[in-house]
Amino acid sequence: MAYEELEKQANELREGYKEHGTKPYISPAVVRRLPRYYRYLRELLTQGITRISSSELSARMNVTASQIRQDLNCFGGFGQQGYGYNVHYLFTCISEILGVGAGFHAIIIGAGDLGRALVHLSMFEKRGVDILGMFDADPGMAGIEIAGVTIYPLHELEQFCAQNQVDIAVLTLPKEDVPAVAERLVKCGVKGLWNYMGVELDYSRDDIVIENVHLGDSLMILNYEICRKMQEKHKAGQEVPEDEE
Amino acid sequence: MAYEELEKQANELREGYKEHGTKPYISPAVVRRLPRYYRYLRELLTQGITRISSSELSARMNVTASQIRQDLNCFGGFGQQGYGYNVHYLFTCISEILGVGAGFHAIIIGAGDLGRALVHLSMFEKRGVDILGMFDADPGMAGIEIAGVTIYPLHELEQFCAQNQVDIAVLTLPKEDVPAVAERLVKCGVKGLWNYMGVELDYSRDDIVIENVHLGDSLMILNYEICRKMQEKHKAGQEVPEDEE
DNA sequence: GTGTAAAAGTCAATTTTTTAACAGCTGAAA
DNA sequence: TTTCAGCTGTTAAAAAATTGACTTTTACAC
Repeated sequence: MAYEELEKQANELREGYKEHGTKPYISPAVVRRLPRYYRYLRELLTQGITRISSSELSARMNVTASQIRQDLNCFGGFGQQGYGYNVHYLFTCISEILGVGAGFHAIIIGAGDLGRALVHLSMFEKRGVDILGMFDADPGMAGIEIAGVTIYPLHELEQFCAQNQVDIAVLTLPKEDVPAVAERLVKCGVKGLWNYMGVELDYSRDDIVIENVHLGDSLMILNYEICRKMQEKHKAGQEVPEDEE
Repeated sequence: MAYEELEKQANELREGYKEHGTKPYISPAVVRRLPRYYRYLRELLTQGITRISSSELSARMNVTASQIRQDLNCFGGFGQQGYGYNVHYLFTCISEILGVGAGFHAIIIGAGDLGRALVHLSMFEKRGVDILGMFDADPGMAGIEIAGVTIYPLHELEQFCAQNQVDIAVLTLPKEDVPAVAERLVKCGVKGLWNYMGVELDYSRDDIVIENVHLGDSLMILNYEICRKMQEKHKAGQEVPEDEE
């Protein structure tokens, strides 16, 4: 059927990208949206939906169909005119773009509540990231297992990294210790830091990728939006209905 | 001195806004950046820096000075030509815009690791949000105190909200329970939901403000960036230095 | 006082992002 | 087999965001 042909074609295209190393440029705006597509497609799959049009997806995701078509077209023909998008195929492609299949290994630094919470959320496994262990400065915690993940003492970090391929480190340790540990991690050859501690780690470094999670920022935006809505309502309530001039 | 005059003037301006309800429109791009300004200004304050120019701030924040001036100018003259910005004053203004002084009250639904982690992070108090309590479906947890916050059984939610002004609810309870609880919260008159559970709550509702925190999305973007950097390096390594034609 | 360097404010140009329109496929029904 | 409705890919237009250049104001040194 035509769909299989499409798949083959697209695979060739992707192979081509790899060969020439000319992965198409993806604008930041699109990159930021990709995880959301990923989530929705996964949801569609669990619902057993195998095919979807941009307009239906747009209704579900509350964005314009035009944007979806534009976004997905960055990579080249995932869809098929007159048919729509094959959910499974699209999901696979986006997964690959996002590196779900890369099989990265992660460690969590800091076995406090936050670290523990992150282990429990099925976040990592869902995204193909394997957690190798947790580390904590408190040696008393060493040996404890949380959700199947063992806690190691922090001083064993270098040794551990030498024996295991560690790609990502999740930073949930006290703020003041972050910079020093980050430095150690870079030396160990860790490729990315996922930083929860609000410390603004130096961008612009060439040897490490940093993703800062600023939960507080999110709270402030919620705050702001609530204020705004309250004002709107207040204003609307005050407003005199001006039917006549 | 001229600065005091500026402050007075700006205060009048803000009063004016309030009176006429014509708070200036702030573009989404700027709103997203405001919490970051907030953080940097707070940091400057703790360092005892009382005055800063757009160019110096731009160097610290790694953005263009032009953007800073443009952003801050949305609200009208926070700075002073030839002088720069008064850190304390600017911080106060941005705090107010973000609703730090609004004195919102919050509750946390779900006393699992995540809920506990959030209580411990000094996030709320730093932003002027007061946590009144935590709720958990497990009645066995009722009465326990975490960081000075008491856990209540979930069935007391309505009663509690009737007796206390609750503005914000933080959702850290199991995914499947989120929609039902959200509905109850809206009925209780809660104004904003801070949702951690990846469930995509219906936007576009008029009766509630929703801020979704998608930690998984952040992880995927980290993943993606690592992949990209690896590819770049790989490519750079392969590249033949073409000095001669 | 006065001149000057420094800085915000402002406007215009540029770039990026989003939206709209439409041409051309495709699958399915008649 | 042919037609047609539905859908993507594509292009162009519009809107939004960012950057750069210029104007005006101010503090400060002399």
